[in-house]
Amino acid sequence: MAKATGLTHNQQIVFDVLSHADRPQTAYEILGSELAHENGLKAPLTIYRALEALVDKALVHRIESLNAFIACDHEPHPEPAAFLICRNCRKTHETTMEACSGIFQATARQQLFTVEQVTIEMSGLCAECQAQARS
Amino acid sequence: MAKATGLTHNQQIVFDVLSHADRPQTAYEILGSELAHENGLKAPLTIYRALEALVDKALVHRIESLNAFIACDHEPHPEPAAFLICRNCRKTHETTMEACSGIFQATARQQLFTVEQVTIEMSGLCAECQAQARS
DNA sequence: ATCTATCACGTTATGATATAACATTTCAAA
DNA sequence: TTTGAAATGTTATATCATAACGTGATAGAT
Ligand SMILES: [Zn+2]
Ligand SMILES: [Zn+2]
Ligand SMILES: [Zn+2]
Ligand SMILES: [Zn+2]
Repeated sequence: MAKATGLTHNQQIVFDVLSHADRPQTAYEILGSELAHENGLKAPLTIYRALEALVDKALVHRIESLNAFIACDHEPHPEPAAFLICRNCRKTHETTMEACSGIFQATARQQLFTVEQVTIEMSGLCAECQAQARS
Repeated sequence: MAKATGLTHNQQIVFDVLSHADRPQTAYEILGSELAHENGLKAPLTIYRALEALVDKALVHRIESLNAFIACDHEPHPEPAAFLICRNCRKTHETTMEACSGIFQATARQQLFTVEQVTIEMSGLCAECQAQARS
């Protein structure tokens, strides 16, 4: 759970909620959390604004295929992350994809496309849920 | 624009709409299209059901970061596709990512994770929109 | 031929995700 | 102290997606 500085009050609350969660949280799940409620965050827009700022600061990643958000596992990083997302328990593992950066860049360059943002998400079953399925 | 067989009436309509579109379409954009309207498709669920079947058949891909759908550029393929998505005009280029498959598999294997679905989306500016921005 | 299981489809309602518009507060730089 | 930018509050609304339940077409079994 990374520490963060220079956050506003609302951003800090939202970041704390995500940092303590063991899987990605939707904006409305964050809104419904005890921590958010205790601190007076009670409108969706409040959450979305904080999330936008946190994503800009690269402290939080948006998981597109879940419409949810997860605190970054590492120090804030510009390079693309990849996520292994369990479709059963939603637990999500973050990893970097440096090995693919060159391939992505080459692909984009071929199309004269300027990449600003890369999303890599792999959905499937985590080890625990596979074991559970077998039992 | 690929041809498709074994589609139901609704699926064929939705597929035709996507095939003629020059960029990904949301379910509600499809719903609002002339072709859909002419053919009596008038409820969101009708569109979503057809889309689900088309995605299952791999004739259509879902673009997670747009909540939209695009007809597959190629013959139906099981291997993951990657998309270059212009944030300005939304035009989207599909390409395959065979070069990354090994890396993805290795990453998953390390976590004992079974991958079922891979999403690769790159957002940025297409060549046309870059030129336009400069002028 | 008709029964029955299955699948696609229709219809209505509702749930879930996200943003627009505008007012107010905060707070630090000038 | 003024004042301007950023953050926040509040209300309303837009956008995306599915639940629940009923109907009609199709096809194999009897
Ligand atoms: Zn990260
Ligand atoms: Zn799991
Ligand atoms: Zn494809
Ligand atoms: Zn463009």
